[in-house]
Amino acid sequence: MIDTPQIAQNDALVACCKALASPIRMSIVGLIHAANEPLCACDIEQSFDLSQPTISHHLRILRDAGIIAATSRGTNVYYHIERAQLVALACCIEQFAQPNGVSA
Amino acid sequence: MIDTPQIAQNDALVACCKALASPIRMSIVGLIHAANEPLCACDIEQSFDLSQPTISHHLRILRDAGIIAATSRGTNVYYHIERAQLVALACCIEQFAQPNGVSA
DNA sequence: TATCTATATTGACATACGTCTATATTTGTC
DNA sequence: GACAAATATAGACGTATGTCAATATAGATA
Repeated sequence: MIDTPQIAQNDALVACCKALASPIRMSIVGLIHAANEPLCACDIEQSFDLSQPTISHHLRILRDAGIIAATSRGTNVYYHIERAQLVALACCIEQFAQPNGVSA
Repeated sequence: MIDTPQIAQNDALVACCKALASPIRMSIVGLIHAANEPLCACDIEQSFDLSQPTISHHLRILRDAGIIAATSRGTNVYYHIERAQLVALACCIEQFAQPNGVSA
């Protein structure tokens, strides 16, 4: 039994893919990754030509999928990548690329 | 420069996630993986309570994303997983889980 | 050629998703 | 407590997506 930490369920796996299935959201993850430190919502907003509520909406979807997480500090909210979740996702996907029945 | 084989572009990355962002399509990939051999469309259809055109539609989306590929044999079309593409996808996702600037 | 089987395409329709404006909420400052 | 700044929520609206029934296409067989 190979256990794939957080996302053993198909549903959660699909939810993660759904969250990343948008150019905006993929870019947001890329931005946070590139920054190498938590980014606050306002920083992220400035990188896109979209309204504040729209970015907030995308952040929530990424958050709900467990791909990013938020920390408040004053009125700012800083977002960072949930590494374990992305590792788990990558792991699940890679398993589909391996012959079935191979344990590692 | 870390090169991530097929899907260096954000667009292709998003396209792959989009293709997997459906319970049906994720299950189709799971089915083919579990079978450990190419499955023909009719086999796949029988696993779902959906019409033949609907399954055909989902197969096309997976195919367009490069996640599966088809081989015809008589009137049957056999689908197999494109392993390289899934490995590349997993690799891209995992990079977001790594601190930026680390090459391996 | 006629016909059957397997798969793909088309067109229609309902639901989901992305976006906006307007508004609410939370926190800090005076 | 009043106000300002940062973020989130609500509601509306257009577009994209998933589904089906109907039809087309391709290959096998008689």
